[in-house]
Amino acid sequence: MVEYTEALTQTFKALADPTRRAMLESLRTGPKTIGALAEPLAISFAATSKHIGILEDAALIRREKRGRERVCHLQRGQLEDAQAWLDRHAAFWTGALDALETALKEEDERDE
Amino acid sequence: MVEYTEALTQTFKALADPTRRAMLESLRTGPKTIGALAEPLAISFAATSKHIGILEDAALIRREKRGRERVCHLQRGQLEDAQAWLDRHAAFWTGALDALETALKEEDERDE
DNA sequence: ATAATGTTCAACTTTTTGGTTGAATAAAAT
DNA sequence: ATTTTATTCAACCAAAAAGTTGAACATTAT
Repeated sequence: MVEYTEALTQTFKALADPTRRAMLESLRTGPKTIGALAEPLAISFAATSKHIGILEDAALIRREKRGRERVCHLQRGQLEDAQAWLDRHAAFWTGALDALETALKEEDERDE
Repeated sequence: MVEYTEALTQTFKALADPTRRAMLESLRTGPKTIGALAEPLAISFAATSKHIGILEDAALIRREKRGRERVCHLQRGQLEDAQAWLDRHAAFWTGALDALETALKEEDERDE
């Protein structure tokens, strides 16, 4: 592998797991403790803690100590970079490609 | 893991590897053979073929037989679903959150 | 002080991932 | 017909991912 812990790779990897996406979804309704996150997912606290660690490393959440609990909050992370990457690629079939086709058609017409 | 080969998971997984993203980038300039894709990445043809297989399964590329070569073309895949997911989440900090704050503030004012 | 609660740590297991090598296959060139 | 070229297949390997269990730790409640 190439891998030099590129941020984009970290972000996409964090999002490439349905359990973690479910956690992010759940946090959209407000901050939650590890326990609260674990419960609907039917996995252990330890597994939940690990997933949260991965999301934390990707800066997609922040873990805050509150007494004996840990409260997780959403964070922006590099979501915008991931968005930008996808947008750029999606553009291949939408605007950008249309523009390219137009340009080629015009060139064609000039040549004839 | 939860995993029932969810499309979104497949898409994000396909994008979560720098080598595969490099391949997609490379294909933006036009269709290429496995060999042409492998060369700048300094990995074997077999490894390249495997990566292409993953991108193909995610419908992000199409592999076409042309004589003894295989030509790879970009495809849309479920890029739009991935985009939609990211957009929805990014909205948490931008428009949507602002709108929510405004709504709550208005409610607050009505209550007082 | 003791017990209960919430979370993490450590060790371990299984599966997946990303890569390799060498043989097999198919088409093109000699 | 033989050789070269392009790719895939199969078997294998090492490292990473996703999970488990049980002990450890800190905080809160009794």
